[in-house]
Amino acid sequence: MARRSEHSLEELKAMVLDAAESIIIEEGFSALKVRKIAVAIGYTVGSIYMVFANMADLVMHINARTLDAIAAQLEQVQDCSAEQSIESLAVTYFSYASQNFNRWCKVFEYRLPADAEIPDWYQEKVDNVFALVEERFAELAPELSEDLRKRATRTLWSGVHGICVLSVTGKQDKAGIKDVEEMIVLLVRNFMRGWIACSNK
Amino acid sequence: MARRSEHSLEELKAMVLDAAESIIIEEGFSALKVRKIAVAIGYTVGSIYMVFANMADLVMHINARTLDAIAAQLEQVQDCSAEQSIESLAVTYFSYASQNFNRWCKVFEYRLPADAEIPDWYQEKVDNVFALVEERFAELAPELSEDLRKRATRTLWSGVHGICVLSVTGKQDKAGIKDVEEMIVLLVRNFMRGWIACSNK
DNA sequence: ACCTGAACACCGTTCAAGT
DNA sequence: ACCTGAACACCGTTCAAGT
Repeated sequence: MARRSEHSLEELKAMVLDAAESIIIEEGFSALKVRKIAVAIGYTVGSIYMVFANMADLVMHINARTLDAIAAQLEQVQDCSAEQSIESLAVTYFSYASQNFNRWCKVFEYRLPADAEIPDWYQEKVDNVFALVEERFAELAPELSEDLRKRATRTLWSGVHGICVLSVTGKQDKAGIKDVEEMIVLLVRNFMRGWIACSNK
Repeated sequence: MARRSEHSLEELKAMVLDAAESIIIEEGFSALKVRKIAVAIGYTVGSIYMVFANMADLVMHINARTLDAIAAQLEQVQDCSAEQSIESLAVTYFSYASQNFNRWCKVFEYRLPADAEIPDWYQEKVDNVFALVEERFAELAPELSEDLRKRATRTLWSGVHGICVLSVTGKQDKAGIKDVEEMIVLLVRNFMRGWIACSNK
């Protein structure tokens, strides 16, 4: 029963994306299967390959949405002193990660077997998240070169991310949410204290 | 051609483990398949399930070996001032991660769909790695409670780990090995500076 | 042009049957 | 008791065939 142009390819693409996103959110990262998506949108598997090259391509587009959601969340952080803002950004990041666990995981699940390149439009979204933190570093040390600021941002944020990752990979019970939040604050405060004390680098 | 007790079950287990480890090291995380292991050791797939419950079980045992290797590497770090030692431990950790990329990845690849518990013998190996870092924190602040030291260790080490993860996930080209090492040193130095300055917590 | 659905290659896992 | 190997259920992906 070929349903000719009941939906445009654009519409189909959006439907696939929505359905896949729902599956990940509701059933987790390992439940995403082409056949399940097909059933959800009322098409057959073949149709999905009309709008996405393969599963990896689809997942990359879902991850892009997640990165947008993270950026949107971070943008809502109240503006105050730079130090305080950076701390709030870090806690907000963790809060997003724990509340949107399955989506967040997918982004950092290991990826692309060596050969595959990260597309520019995707890298932009990653940079966009970092940029929100970097702005505050700029307020704090406007005299520093962009390079040094970028490095400090990347360093601290990777650290914050690492705490989120290990707290979530290891043992959810042993390290409760409150503990993780405290660890993040501890990392940010100590790093910032050290960073400011030694004003350059 | 059933080969009766040509090897003991213990020997078989070791053979499977060795073969699987080699595949991961040489061909990467996605190349590990039961059939490939079976061919490598000259048995059929069924035999593997005589000594391991399933793939996840097998992988967990490989990861245990990797954790042992990491601990062994960290133990070789020269003894000097606590601050210097912690920095060296962090750089050594990254060095192991980048030189044993595939094995290291497997350990932190996402895991166990919710239900599965982490066995005690495995958790011990994880704790063992942390303990090596914690010792130096103890030298640095012997007056602190074990709890506060553990938290500081876990925080900093998660941060170091995060830098390794993102540097390896994101873009190997853009952030070269030298850059990553500098980021790790930056994180450790600033964190330690901040931590010491504010002697408690 | 759009869509189907059967087919393909490839997984992990099981288990009756052999020695 | 140890081991085989065929079978099962389930993947992602392709493509000739239909409308």
